[in-house]
Amino acid sequence: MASKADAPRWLNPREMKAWRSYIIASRRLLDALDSDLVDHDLSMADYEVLAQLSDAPGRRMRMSDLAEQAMISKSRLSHRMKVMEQAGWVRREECKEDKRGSWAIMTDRGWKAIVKAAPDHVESVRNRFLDHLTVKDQEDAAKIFDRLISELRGQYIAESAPAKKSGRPKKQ
Amino acid sequence: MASKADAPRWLNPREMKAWRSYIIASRRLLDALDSDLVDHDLSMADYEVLAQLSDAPGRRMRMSDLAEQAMISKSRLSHRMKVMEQAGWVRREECKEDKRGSWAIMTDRGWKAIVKAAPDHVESVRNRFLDHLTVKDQEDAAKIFDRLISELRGQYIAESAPAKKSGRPKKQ
DNA sequence: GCTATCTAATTCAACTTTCAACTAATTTTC
DNA sequence: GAAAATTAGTTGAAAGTTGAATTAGATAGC
Repeated sequence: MASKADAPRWLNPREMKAWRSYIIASRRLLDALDSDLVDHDLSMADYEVLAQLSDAPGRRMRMSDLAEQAMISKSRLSHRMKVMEQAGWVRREECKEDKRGSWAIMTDRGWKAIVKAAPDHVESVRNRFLDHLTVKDQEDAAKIFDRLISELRGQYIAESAPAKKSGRPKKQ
Repeated sequence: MASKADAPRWLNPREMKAWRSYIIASRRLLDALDSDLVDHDLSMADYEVLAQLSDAPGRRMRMSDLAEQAMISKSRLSHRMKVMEQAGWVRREECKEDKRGSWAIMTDRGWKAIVKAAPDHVESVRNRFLDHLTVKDQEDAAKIFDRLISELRGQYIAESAPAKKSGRPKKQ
């Protein structure tokens, strides 16, 4: 690993191209997907929360687990839950096993909302992403990104994130 | 294209895997990169703004161009510029050719800030992304994401985005 | 040349997210 | 078994972002 003292290894043209293409495509893709969800009064993050809940047994999850699965901070989840509660999509219930905790529970209305949004969202994922990848591209992409995930695992936790959890040396 | 009336084409396991791996890796990757920049008092978005400026002739750009290149809305750029101006990294100057416009100009201090941050950021892009891709992966990724970019081009514009710019039919 | 339309940029208000502080319950340690 | 440390979740204030409205200058049409 290059430390502060070493000459920085700048990106060669191939590396630069890969990185820029990825970052530009991702930005546009995520913007587009968000924009496709506006009709359903959802952001990608809210969709993710509801999708996770709808998949869980009893359509209920503990707040912390839900935050982790949806890849948002607990604080953010609390705030979003308040909004979604007002929309009537979810409700909260105290947890008997652990009195500190609480359950996030999807209501029937929430279920209806996600069932209504899902086909459009899936279609949008196809239109804007999957349809432009061959079968082999899809398999390659899964492999590459799984590798990234396992490398990134634990390095960063969304939770009110301390500046740095990486192994890289801290400066200053 | 499947319309509302058709049965939704759900994702098969391969498609689902590709999509989920991509979305999870991307979320974590972007979080990690942001977190790596905290030491430099920068977010990815701010870094992008400064990087674009530092590349421009005379280290100056028109606000609209800068917003477009940095892939953020003009409104957001205005707000960030105010902050970065206070940090002494940029300044604004009225545009003589077009009196509606203004120049965003990188100051020496801004230049120093980006020069200081860049090696760490590049290192971070390597550690968390490029190093986990083979040369072929990098070439494949560039191809795939370029394809996505050209498909997404124009479909969505960051600028105070209307709910939908896609060709897909509007519902309700 | 004058009106209508368009564009550049900023501002305002509403909303969202973050960060740190907090409460309360649980686990650990000795 | 009591103090200390950890964990679950929420809150409030500050900071960030959005989208619509606004201001002012540029262009186009006639």
